[in-house]
Amino acid sequence: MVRTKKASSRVVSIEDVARLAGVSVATVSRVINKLPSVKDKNRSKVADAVKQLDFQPSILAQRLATGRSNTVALVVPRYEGMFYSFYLLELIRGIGTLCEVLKIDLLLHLTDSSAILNLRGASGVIFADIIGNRKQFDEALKNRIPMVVINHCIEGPEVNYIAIDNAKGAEDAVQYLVNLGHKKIGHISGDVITQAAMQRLEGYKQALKKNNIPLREDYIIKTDYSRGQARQAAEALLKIQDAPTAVFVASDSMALEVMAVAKEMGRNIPGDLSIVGFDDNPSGLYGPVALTTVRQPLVKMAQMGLERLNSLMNDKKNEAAKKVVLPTELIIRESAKPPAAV
Amino acid sequence: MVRTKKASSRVVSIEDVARLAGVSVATVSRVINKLPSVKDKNRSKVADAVKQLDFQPSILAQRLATGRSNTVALVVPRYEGMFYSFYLLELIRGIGTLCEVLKIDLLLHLTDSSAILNLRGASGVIFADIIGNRKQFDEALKNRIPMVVINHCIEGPEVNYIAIDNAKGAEDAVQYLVNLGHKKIGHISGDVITQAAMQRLEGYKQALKKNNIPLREDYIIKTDYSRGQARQAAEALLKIQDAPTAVFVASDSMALEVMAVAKEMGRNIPGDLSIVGFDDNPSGLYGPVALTTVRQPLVKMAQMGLERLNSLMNDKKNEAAKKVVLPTELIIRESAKPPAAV
DNA sequence: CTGAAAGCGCTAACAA
DNA sequence: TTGTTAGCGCTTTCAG
Repeated sequence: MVRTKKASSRVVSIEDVARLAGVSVATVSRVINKLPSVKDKNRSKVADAVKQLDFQPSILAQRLATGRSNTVALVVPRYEGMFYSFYLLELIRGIGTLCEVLKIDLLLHLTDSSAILNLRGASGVIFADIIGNRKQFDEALKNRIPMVVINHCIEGPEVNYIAIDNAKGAEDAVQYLVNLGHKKIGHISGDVITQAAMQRLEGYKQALKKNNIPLREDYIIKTDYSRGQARQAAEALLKIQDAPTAVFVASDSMALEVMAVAKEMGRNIPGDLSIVGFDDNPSGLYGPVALTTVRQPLVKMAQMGLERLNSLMNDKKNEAAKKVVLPTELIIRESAKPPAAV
Repeated sequence: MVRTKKASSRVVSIEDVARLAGVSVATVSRVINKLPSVKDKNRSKVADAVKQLDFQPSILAQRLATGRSNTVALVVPRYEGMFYSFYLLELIRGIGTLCEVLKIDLLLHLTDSSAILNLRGASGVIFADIIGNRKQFDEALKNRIPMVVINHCIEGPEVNYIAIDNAKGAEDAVQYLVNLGHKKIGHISGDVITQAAMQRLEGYKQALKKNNIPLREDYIIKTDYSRGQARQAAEALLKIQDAPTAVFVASDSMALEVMAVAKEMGRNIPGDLSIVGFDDNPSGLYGPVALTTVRQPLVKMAQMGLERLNSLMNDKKNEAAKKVVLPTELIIRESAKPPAAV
């Protein structure tokens, strides 16, 4: 039997509008899609009917009919460090804000590596880093879903990414300390499962090398980006007999913790210990000693990623993949000065 | 003319699977939906075909056909304070994690008040607070979309909410300070456009009243939850001739800033100034003086909200709205002690 | 400029 | 158990 439409509890459909307006559904469709080829007379009849019935087109049906979903999925690896800070929220803020402007639906996936996500609902995917999301990444690649990776450089001719020049940023920071006269420079690194942390570490090493400063393993301490581990790292670093006179810290929130620890241990900032962070987190501004840091354009990166994805989704042109690396900027404030004369 | 299916560039559909497996589409549908009434023989034939073609059902079509979208929208007001902290990330973490478990798609909307969101794509909505989202809220209510509000208590028989007992939490905190012997207790409040901040302020006043401690307006400073304003507030408070010996601060991140300012101004914590925060932000643990604070169950609130919404979406039962207020817990650590003897 | 009708890919009656 | 087929609500030819 024909499935009778239960008149009750049914949402108004395009057909209802057509009937009330006295036109065909095709015309209604044309009006709601703003196609030019509709007589003003009809256009306004439809508009009235729409208003009267408070009609809202079914997004689902539109998507099925057009084959375009206008939805992008933001895939975020769910590892602890992700939640410590600034980074994720900035990303979400950047992408989320732009999505509203572009009328794109934003689907958020916090995945662990094992999750299988059916990406067929989305017309594009943004991977926020791809730690542990390699499988999902390969899947998207295989299915040729438009895709952009953020904050992670990846080989391959088909992969679009927008990343940040962490190595250069780190190198600049350390070079700045060297220029100030420091020779004993430590590094508190982030979680090296992230490429960003790895690259900052490399940048640090690179800068030392260029300046012929020997690398001391005991001057390098790896953390998970948490303030807890930053505290331990700072304590360890400052307890060294021949402690560093400066330290480059992989994130501002950790840098602030280091600053706190140093003060507790009786060190002056920047007199006894110079500190340079990374992020340009506004929190760094408020302390008694404003934090010198490396600004990375997180929101910009996120938004460029989305823009790139959007054009991938809309222009069928099969352009070559774009690989963008954004520059950082050293923000000089108060927490790094020349070392005390020996 | 019949639109011919372009054999090329088409994704495999249920029909392809049916053909290859030698069964009807209905049977394939039954298999992918795990209905019991399929012979093992056929089930495995279908399974093979699915594997061979790498078939993934179109979520869009499923949703259109069933009328269930299995998507919830999380609507977040886009005002600055929202991004300062802990709160939003915890919410997203809670909801996002549970969504993955429940196989629910999470749609994120960062809206400002003017945005019109077409909620017909989602089968349910969670409002994370409703500052400035009143319009969207009314819209959802009118359209009878299953809805839950988080962190904001609202009148009305149809509104489900999960909130936190901010007033009681604040009162407990202040009562604790009173019990320690403090009489001069200040309050640095959050952004009073949020109900939460408002209620904490009320709780503070209530506690003073109960203890017959006169209210001093100059002991109360309102902020936007940012560390910058917390700093100014702390400075102002400590400059008062007859400065408070204790202060209740509306968020931990602000409390940490207050602690820093106090130290800079030569005050001992908790000797000269006792501090109680709000949030139980892990950052509060790491300083030299662990922060006494009020723990609020953010993740739990988020997840209860989603669970409630989920049952609203699935059980057609028209139960009465649930209004839940979760208790807080005072976490006693090191930053509040009896005042120095006068 | 408009309308009829064939899809989009799936689900769920209903009949067999 | 299975297959047939009418929808789900919209878009988009194609013919008029």
